[in-house]
Amino acid sequence: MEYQEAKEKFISTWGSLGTLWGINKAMAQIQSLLFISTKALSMEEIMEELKISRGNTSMNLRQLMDWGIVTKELIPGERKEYFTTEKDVQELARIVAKERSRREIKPVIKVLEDVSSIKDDGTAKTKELIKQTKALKDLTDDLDTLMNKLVNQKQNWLTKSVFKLMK
Amino acid sequence: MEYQEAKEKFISTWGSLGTLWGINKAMAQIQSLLFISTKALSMEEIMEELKISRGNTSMNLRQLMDWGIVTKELIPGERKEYFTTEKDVQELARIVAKERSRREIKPVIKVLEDVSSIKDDGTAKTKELIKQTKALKDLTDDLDTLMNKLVNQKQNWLTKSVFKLMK
DNA sequence: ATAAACTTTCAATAATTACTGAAAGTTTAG
DNA sequence: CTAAACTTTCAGTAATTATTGAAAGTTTAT
Repeated sequence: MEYQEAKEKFISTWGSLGTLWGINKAMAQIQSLLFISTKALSMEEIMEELKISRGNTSMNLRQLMDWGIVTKELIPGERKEYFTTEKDVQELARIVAKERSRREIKPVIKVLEDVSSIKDDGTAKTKELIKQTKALKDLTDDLDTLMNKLVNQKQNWLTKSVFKLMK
Repeated sequence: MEYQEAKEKFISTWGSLGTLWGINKAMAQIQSLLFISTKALSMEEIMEELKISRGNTSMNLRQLMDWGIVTKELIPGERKEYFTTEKDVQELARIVAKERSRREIKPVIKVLEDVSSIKDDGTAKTKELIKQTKALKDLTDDLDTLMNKLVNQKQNWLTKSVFKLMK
């Protein structure tokens, strides 16, 4: 496999995996491209490489910046804006985990709390609803906490004691 | 909040969260409904409760059964088929984690392996591609392993030592 | 102030994904 | 074997989501 083929394979695979970490295809592809680039890229260059429109590029770059994954880099003497992504995978994982927790998991926990705290009217179906949503709330809470803790360990968290403990 | 409202809120919230754990809305809603039901439900009952068509119900029940989350329950003397879901949240999490690992994460790891093992031709861009995809591969591998290990602890894994260690 | 260089916005459109419903298929009772 | 009771399939359609491209907006150089 040559460079070009490998590059395309990486961008398309990582792009289609976008859903798994909660972002859309174009967004994931732009990030992938920047992730393996040796220098900051302009909007033109991104459009050209990924064959997507100016509008699409602009909108998705903006979203990536909202997530805190991509940053603008101003090159002295250049009028154009250049973009780079966070290059450290652990830091990237930290950002993604934090954002997903905030945007998706926390709101769900709130709903589960509300639902599981309705008045117990003594009927079996109410009891079941309370019991099951409570269990789900506890699990979601625990997973969210664990995820945030794991990912907040700045250095080598996965290879450290927690991970080794479980081998 | 009364039972009916709480129930609807739970089903719609958990349903829209479907993407987060990698299944579609109808699938998630059917599972939610079964999850808080005190008894096995027939296709009719599911269609009626969720206001979805027979075809949709059938297709999504099948998918839930493929995932191993829902099972058919034959009630003696009844012609209809009845459905129940796994009621234990930990077991549910175990199934979901295992399936997503198999369906999505493992194939990605394979691609990352292929891409990161292309021949180093000495150019900076090839070196960068190799370095970055390797890092991503290692991270994905570690997360996948961790997830599977966590989730394979049948009893109370989250509240046990690993979790406490990190508080 | 003005014009060139560049970015953003957003209505229109395309692509994708989900859903319906009726026909075909299957199973069971008699 | 036949009919009733039930489930599955799938072509057509609807709903949702992503993308385009051109007009409007912004910034900078002169």
